[in-house]
Amino acid sequence: MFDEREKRLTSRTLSRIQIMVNVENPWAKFKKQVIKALHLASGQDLSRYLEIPGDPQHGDLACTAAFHLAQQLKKSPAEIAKELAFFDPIQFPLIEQVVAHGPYVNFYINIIPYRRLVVEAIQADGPLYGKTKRFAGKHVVVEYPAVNPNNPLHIGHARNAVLGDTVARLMQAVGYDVTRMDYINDLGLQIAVAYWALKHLDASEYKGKYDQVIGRLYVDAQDKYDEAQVRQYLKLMEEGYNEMASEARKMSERVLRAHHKTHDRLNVHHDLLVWESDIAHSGLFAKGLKKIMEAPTASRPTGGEKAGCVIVDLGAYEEFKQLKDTEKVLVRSDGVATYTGKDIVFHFWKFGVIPDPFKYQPFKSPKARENEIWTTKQQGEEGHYRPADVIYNVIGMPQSQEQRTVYLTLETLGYIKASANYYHLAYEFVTLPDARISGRKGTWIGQSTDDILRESTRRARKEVKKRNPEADARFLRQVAEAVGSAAIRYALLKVAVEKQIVFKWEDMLNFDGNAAPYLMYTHARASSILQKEAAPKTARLSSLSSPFETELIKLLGRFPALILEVVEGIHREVWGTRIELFHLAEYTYALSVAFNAFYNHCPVLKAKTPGLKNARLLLVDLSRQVLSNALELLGITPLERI
RNA sequence: GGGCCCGUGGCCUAGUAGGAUAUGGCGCCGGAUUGCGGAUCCGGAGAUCCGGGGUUCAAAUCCCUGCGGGCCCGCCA
Repeated sequence: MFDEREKRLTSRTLSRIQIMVNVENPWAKFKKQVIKALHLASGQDLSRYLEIPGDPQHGDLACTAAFHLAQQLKKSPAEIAKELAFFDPIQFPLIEQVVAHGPYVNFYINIIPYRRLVVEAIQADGPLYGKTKRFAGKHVVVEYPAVNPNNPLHIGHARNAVLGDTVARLMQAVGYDVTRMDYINDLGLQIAVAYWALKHLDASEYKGKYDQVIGRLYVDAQDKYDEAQVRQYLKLMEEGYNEMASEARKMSERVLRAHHKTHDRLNVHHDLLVWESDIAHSGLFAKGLKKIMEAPTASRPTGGEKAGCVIVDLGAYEEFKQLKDTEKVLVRSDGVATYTGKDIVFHFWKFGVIPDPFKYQPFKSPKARENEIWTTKQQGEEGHYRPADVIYNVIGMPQSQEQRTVYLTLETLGYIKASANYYHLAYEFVTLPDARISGRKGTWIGQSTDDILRESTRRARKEVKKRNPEADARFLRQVAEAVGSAAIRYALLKVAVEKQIVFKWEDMLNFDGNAAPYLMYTHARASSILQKEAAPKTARLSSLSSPFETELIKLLGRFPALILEVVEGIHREVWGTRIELFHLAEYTYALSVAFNAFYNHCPVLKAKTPGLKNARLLLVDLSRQVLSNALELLGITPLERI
């Protein structure tokens, strides 16, 4: 196998990282001094043996290298630890002390110069604190959530959308140019059935959002629809350029606008929509097929079971050898492309292997700014797509074999770099306690994302009203909406992507503890102090001596490093990609906990001396800023009052 | 038949290139407000880390095996 992390971090990138980190990242600066100190003591790079101790008593950074060096040096780990614990305070001003604790070497941050660094960094960068230009100039395309336009979003779709949108925010934070893409399959059987239902069933009993209406009709149509008629619709849609196809497209666009209402509530955004019907009528596939045939693994058998098909043989790859049949059909014997075949060609286009055949128009979505969203269309402008350097597809775990087939085919064609920069962000599904969520069976009815948002917002409104009895209706509505939807977004984000979520109302709507309202409340609390008295630009930081203040400052300093760690931690596995997005949630929660502890133990406005008050006001100001930045990264709107 | 993901207090969850008394939340019990918003804070009880073997100075983490839940192995998408 291969290690993507090593592949990606070439020596050139590595040297660049160190320069950047050195300039703007307090935590990295401390860590660098620790690594250097260890190097001086041991003559080697021991950075891989560093860890953050679980118990703060054991320092801010600990080295476990002594265990590993014991055999080599034929000494006891404790002895080695003692030797490693040597350091020079003049050379390493950010290290306060180094203690050999048994076999461990514990490094303690020197808070006096460190907090100076933290204050300066946050004040200099403000809302940009945490962001870097590490990947500037590179273009990443993130695709999500690709919901078929014949259903409203169920909670599993919401998980996909929220993950994708957050990945896009993360990529932006490290300097990528990001295209937030959605792929809309408006050509499948499910659309033909939905269209049939629209034409033949009575929609009058269903009111409300268009996607809900179509979704209900689609469920109703399952045991009623006329197969011959639906087949005819499907054929017309695939041919295109006819009245029926254009009506079906309109239906799908209307459903998509309804989806965008849900996206807006979740703070999920897009730049570019790509429609299957436009791909089908663009001539893209014919060009792509030519490319596919250049692959040494592709062929068109003349005899046997797959006579007349276009196939790709994956037998060269170890993990595909286990399959019953290593030959994957890309074009059926009747000449129709399979899903995998289409997907391979689609990715040729994404990476710029095939010139862009599409025309584009702005897509009007309820809350989108003018020209924010563009869509492929039969008529329109050209040149609204720039090929990707890196691709993230947020697609369910069950499709990992198909996704791997796509990028391995790119590899066999010689597009090694493109293939290596293809990330299938595989996430596990959300299930109901006793069933799968099924669009066809309608198990989503009554618990679609819209329903969950409505209930969440209703509960939030009750809480907001309780705390702001004087507030006007507008304030109530806006805050309830922000808090209610953030709760859902955060609930989906804080769980590791490879973990299945069983949907339960009470889990999703929990507002206490590690949940979005707590984070937002913390931000509002900090803002409330600053409204009563503005923070100074400078203050005597030496008065900040309580452990609550120190802990808070240390956390503030970790934010930029944390973002980079999440991005650097992304690595491909055989089936899917590891990405630890929940670390962003975890950090924001930890920061909130630290701030609330500080708040409850250290009076700010009524501090004992004016100097202390000033210093604490400054600390509140910095905390509010970083909390705000972290919330933005999570797609949660930081409010001054909730 | 082959393969993938998950299994951690009543419930949810972090920790898996081995390392210090296993993280946090919900729920439960007790406490804090004449000090900036109590959607807060402080404390407590609660764990055979799915079972069984093995490797190691050291295993939730690695190996083998079994069990449970979810999923994949289409000329469907």
